[in-house]
Amino acid sequence: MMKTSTSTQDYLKRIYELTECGEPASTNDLARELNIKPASVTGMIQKLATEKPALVEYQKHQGVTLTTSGKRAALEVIRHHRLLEAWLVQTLGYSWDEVHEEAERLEHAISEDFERRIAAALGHPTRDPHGELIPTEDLKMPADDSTPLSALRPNQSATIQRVISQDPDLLRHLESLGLIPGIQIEVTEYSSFDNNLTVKVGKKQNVLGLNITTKIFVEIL
Amino acid sequence: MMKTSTSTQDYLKRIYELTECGEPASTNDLARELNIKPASVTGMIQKLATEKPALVEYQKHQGVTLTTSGKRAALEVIRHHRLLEAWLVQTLGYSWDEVHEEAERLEHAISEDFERRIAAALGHPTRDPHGELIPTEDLKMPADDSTPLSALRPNQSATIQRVISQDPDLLRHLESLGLIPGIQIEVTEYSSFDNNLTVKVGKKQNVLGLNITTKIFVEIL
DNA sequence: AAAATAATTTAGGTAAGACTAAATTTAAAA
DNA sequence: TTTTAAATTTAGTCTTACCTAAATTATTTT
Repeated sequence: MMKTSTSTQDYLKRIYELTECGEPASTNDLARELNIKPASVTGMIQKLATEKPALVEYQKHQGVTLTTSGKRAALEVIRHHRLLEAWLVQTLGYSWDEVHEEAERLEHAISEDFERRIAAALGHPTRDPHGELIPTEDLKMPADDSTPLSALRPNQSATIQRVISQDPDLLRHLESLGLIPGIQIEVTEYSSFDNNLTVKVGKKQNVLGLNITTKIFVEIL
Repeated sequence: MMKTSTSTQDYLKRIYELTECGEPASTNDLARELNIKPASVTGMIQKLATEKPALVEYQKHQGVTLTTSGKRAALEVIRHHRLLEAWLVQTLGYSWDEVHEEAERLEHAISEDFERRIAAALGHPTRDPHGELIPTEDLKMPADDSTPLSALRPNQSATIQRVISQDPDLLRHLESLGLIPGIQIEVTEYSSFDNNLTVKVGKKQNVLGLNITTKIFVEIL
């Protein structure tokens, strides 16, 4: 174990997210996610790669991946973040479009004791308000078997599991359409030209573009 | 208004506490409170004194005091700290000897929105778990009319209002003696040799030294 | 009042972590 | 395959906030 700075934690978290697809994270992508210049990212990942227990694996021009230590540290931060989001929503009445920013700062400030207390107070939840899986106390990320809504076709029904967006405007929009985790939907139409899907939520039908359907993950029924 | 760094906030908070007695805060005292070398403190207060709106008033070798802006920033941090302590105790079951450390980190990370939410959730409390007054939302410190227990003499009764200590060991000790805010006590004996006071709490009598009696503030009945 | 001691400040240095500009490497297009 | 464009890295700065050692100013003792 080692003490990681706020910056380091942010880097590790973003690298985790960017490498979830299996590919190493590129300097540019990381820079964009962190709102930092690419040159600064290069410097930082070089440093992270040479820490006592290396936190990342890095080869020039080949992108960066997490080591076992790095992944553990990333999952710790992600667990903090998602537990905090759940806690803010449940105990302070935050809405799902408001929590991200607050959790983003608090995740670096809370103790392990605090983490345990809110986890217990919430009954050890497995998902945050967006439906994202919360890493377990021993820092394993539970398996996820969800499918992007964009992969569904007419006559398929599904339950919304998670929405991967931190954009408050999009989240409010989705909420206004009833597209929130736990809700059951049915795809009624598909357009191969623009990849729009028509989705029935309750009694209403909504036509959703790829920009939305790739961000909603569902469990097919 | 201006954005203050975590360090700046810590300096302002300590300066506030050290100048409550009316005297400017000395470099050395500040260094001790902040666990920082005196030379570093000199540098930092020089910087705080030359910020766009100056946060402190400073004359070489004369100690430092807060400006109006500095005091406002300090009260903001203190309000965060004390609200957080109350929040942690009331909603997460922290004990009064555990909250300080956690609040010390969180106070720099929470938003004004978070502050308002916990204040509302707690019913706008006026004191933290140690009985310390919480600055109001418009950043005024309420007047305090309490007296140090050390000033009482036999046959005086009083109600404990606040305990000024963050030392977990002392706090646990006081709690074990029943010496917590709200409790009524009576002084039964006084020794002019060592300034010990014998204090009746419930049915038990305890002999308390100056080290303790100067840290407990009471309202005389 | 001089000498000793304590407090404070100056000067110079370090580590994090960000930035710009310029150089280089890789990938894409002609 | 050469050229162009995009991504990445290097080199050199900057800021914040800390440190040590040395110099200075205050305070206390004698």
